[in-house]
Amino acid sequence: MAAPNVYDSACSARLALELIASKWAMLILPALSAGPMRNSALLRKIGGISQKMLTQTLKDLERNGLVIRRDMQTVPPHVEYSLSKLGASLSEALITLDLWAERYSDDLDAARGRFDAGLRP
Amino acid sequence: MAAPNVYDSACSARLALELIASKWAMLILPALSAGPMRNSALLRKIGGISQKMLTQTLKDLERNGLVIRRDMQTVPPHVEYSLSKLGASLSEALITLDLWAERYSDDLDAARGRFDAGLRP
DNA sequence: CTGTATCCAGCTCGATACTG
DNA sequence: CAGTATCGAGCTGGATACAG
Repeated sequence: MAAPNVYDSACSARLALELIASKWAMLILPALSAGPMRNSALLRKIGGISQKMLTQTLKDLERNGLVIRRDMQTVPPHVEYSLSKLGASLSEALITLDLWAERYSDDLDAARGRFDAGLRP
Repeated sequence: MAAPNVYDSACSARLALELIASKWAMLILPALSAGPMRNSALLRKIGGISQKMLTQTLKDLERNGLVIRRDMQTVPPHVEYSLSKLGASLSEALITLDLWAERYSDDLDAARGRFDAGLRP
C-alpha cells in the first residue's frame, strides 16, 4: 500500500490538507484551544467571520472529527464547541502558523512594498 | 501600538494568514525546502496543480518575500525557484502540517464515515 | 522551457430574512 | 441563542491557445 502523500491529488491526505487550508479553520481551531466556546463567542472572537461561514466551517470540522458539538438542550439554546483529541493535535500546529503570521506580517508587508515599487521604476 | 493579531480582520497579520491558507502555498513551499526547483519539476511534483496556479502562487509568494526567483537568462529558459530565509522558516511550520495531514488522513476518513452514517439511521 | 492571455463554468461567501 | 434558507455578485481556477 502506498503511504499517504499530500503531493498526490488522489490521496486522502490531500483531502485532509484541503480541509486545513482554510482561513476560517486556521482561526476556529486555535480559538477553541483555550477551552470550549459558544457560537456567539466565536463570532465575537473571530473578526470578519459571518454566521454562515462559522456554522459551515464548524460543521465541516465536526464531520471530520476535529470539533465536538455539545448541545445543552435548553431554552434558550446553549451549544458549546470544543476540540477533540485529534483537533487539539492539529490546533497546536495551526497555532504555530498563526504565531508565524503575527511575527512576520511586517516583513511580508515590507517585501510587498519593495516588490511593487520595483515593478514601476 | 496594537500587537499583530490574526483574529483582527483589519490587521496585516490576517493578510499574512490568508496568503498561507492556500492549498497550493502549503505544497509549494515545502516542496522547495529540499532545494531549488524549476517550474517543470514543481509541476511534476505537485499533483493536480495547473500551470496557471503554479505561476500565480509562485508570483504571490515571491511578492511577499517568501520565494526567490532566479532566471538564468538562457535559451531555452532556465528558471529556478528557492526559499528565502523567511520562506524557509514558514516552510518548516507547513511541513509539520503536511505531515499531520498524512498521518491522520485515515482518522479523518473514518470520522467522516461515522458522521455521514449517523445522519441517515 | 517558461511562461502569458483569455474565456467562462462553477463555486464561495456575504447579506438578508426567517425559525424554534 | 443558535441556527437555517435563499439570493446573487464576484472571485477562483481549469482549459485552451499563443509567445519569447
